[in-house]
Amino acid sequence: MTTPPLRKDAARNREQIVAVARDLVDEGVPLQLNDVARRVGLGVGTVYRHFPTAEALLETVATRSLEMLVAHGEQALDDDDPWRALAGFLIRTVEVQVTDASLSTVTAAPTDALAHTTELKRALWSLGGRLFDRARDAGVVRADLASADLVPLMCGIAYAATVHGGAGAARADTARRYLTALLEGLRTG
Amino acid sequence: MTTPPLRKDAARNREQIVAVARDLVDEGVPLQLNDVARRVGLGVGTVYRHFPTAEALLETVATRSLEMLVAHGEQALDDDDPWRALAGFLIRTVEVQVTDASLSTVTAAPTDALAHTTELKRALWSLGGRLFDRARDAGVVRADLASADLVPLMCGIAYAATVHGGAGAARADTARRYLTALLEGLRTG
Amino acid sequence: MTTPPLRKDAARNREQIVAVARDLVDEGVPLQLNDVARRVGLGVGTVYRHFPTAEALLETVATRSLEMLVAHGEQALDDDDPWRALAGFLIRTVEVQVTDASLSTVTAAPTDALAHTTELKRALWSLGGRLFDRARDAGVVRADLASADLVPLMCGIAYAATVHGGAGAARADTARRYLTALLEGLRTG
Amino acid sequence: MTTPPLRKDAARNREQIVAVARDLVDEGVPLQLNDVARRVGLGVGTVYRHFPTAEALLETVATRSLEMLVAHGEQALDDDDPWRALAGFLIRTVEVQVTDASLSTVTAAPTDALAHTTELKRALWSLGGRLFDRARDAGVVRADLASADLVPLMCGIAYAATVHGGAGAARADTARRYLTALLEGLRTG
DNA sequence: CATGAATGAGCCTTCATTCAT
DNA sequence: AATGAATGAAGGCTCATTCAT
Repeated sequence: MTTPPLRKDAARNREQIVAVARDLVDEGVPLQLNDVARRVGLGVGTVYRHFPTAEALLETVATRSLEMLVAHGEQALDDDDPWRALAGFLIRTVEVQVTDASLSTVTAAPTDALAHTTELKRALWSLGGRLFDRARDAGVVRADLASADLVPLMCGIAYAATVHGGAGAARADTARRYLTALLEGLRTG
Repeated sequence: MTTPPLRKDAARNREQIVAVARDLVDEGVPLQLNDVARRVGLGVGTVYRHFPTAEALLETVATRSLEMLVAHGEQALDDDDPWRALAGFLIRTVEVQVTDASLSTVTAAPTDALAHTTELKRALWSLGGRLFDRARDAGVVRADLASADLVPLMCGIAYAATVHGGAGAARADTARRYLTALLEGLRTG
Repeated sequence: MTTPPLRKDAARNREQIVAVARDLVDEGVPLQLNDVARRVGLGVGTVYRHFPTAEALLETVATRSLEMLVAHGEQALDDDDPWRALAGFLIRTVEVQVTDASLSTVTAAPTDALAHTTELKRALWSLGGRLFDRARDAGVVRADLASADLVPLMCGIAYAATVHGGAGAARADTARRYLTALLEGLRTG
Repeated sequence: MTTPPLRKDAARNREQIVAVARDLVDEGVPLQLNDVARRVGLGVGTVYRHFPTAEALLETVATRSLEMLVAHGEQALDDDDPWRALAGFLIRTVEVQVTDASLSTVTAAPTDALAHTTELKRALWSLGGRLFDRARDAGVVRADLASADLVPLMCGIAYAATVHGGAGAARADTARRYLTALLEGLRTG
């Protein structure tokens, strides 16, 4: 089950591949393994060895952000204030989603290329669900929404920020404004 | 500026092309002019004559819905209650966007293939803006949102409903729930 | 069900494609559509339009020989002498199979790309079966062989001639010698 | 001319490689050195060290059967009955060829990767030739066939059995039936 | 006007072989 | 000796667009 230790040069290549892929994703360029190979200066075969499909590479790019979110979500559970915990988690989620273009695709995908991605997504949904349920039990969120709505809503807000246009910090601001409005709508009384 | 008179058979072809394109869009199939031609039973060239690009065809498919929304928006301006007018307009917008798959793409696109599409979109943004401004002047919507946010937000909600999954009426219901929450957030006190 | 009439230039291309494919097959080169396209001086797409797969092209190359054999088989049924009819049919079969390299592959393939190929093969098996059964009923062939053995045996003889080496007429001679020996073995008393 | 002494582990690797290759051949999988390496649990380089090409490995797999046939052929020369000796040799040949998938390829190949293979094949052809000539001199086989036809004919029969279909014992039965018929044809009045 | 054959760049993927570790 | 990462030529296929008929 453990990934075999990687040779030093191979590890370097792998990192470079992921780095270039991240750049491409950030530039909004659709991931193509041949393209990545050319930009890194590696043979196609090498890239295919490390990542059997473009999806696998994309998910690897997304992993870092997913892990950050999971970590944040776990911390949020320690917050005594259910509303503050939920809101903080959602704000962080949207911020990351807007910053890291790989996330939107991976998050919205119904199926994953990497088992690890599936685990992370499950963990994230689960954390979101617990935070949401806690808030609902405390009576601070609308009754007609459910925890299963969190992911779609976060994706929707990230998408809305994209449609609005702008880049980098500006887009993050937009997303935060949208989320703020939505949070007002979620909150009861 | 006047549309050149169309021969009767040409008109019929055009209609059939649009009809088939609408079906394809509804089925979630990416629009390919060759594909459309085959299904209609016409040569590719004929389809290209009517629609120079797939985008042009898609926008033509979307036109009907856009016109409906514009009409609805104009009526909404007659409503004395600024909030009810705005909310009604947004609800209608999201409903249509969820129902007509061509709309999401066309609405979110930064640039259009058809001048007519640009006009319609401008008219729609303008109507939304006037409805929004009226509501804000009446003090019934948040101050940190602007009329330029309406379109992105509607797109975001439609997208969220898509991510949630489900089809047809179920998706429309989801979208409506999401919009309801957002409207609560937009509304002041 | 009828093949639509082909434009003159398209028909010419199609013929050229088949002609080049026949040459390649005769040279023992494995059929590759890109290769064929280059040799004919056409775009790949054109070749793919005419023949969706290499198998389809190969079968088209084989069609002529298959049709010849079917025609010969039908004539053979008119022969009053059951043994002479069968032997003549088999000799002709092996001759053609050795001459036309496309036949061996197509004949031995368990599944076909073209419906027409399937029909022709079925017709051929059926004719061979009737000729064989007639001979067996007349008591002139061994009882431990069945009509289902004809195709394998003919393929085997063609293959044997190939292994023996030589080309053109020499190979046909070899095949005929082998068949002669086998026919002696088939014949009773 | 003597095989260089092999370290014990190297010898073990070699054996494992051959064993796995035999399995693959039996499964009808085309031999790929990378594939073999993975299944054995060795690096590709190691496999390449032992066998420079896939052909070399295949011939090594085939060696056992070739040696068995040579041994059988030598015994057959002791048989006083020329026809029985020849027939027995051919039957055994076909049986082995049908049983060991590596043989058909190696036998039919015009050129070999391993000198040892060439020797074995020559020995086999030679034995077949002597058995055949003895039979012909005794006047028990057709005059229009020569000893050089034996190998092609045996390959042809094995191929015919393959085309007929079926596997394992069934295929061996088919091959034996075909050979029986051919032997009848070979035998003189 | 209509047709649909032709185009060919462009993407995807595999695999035999080498060579640095 | 063993390893296995890297290579990259080679082949497969699609599809948006043009243009001769």
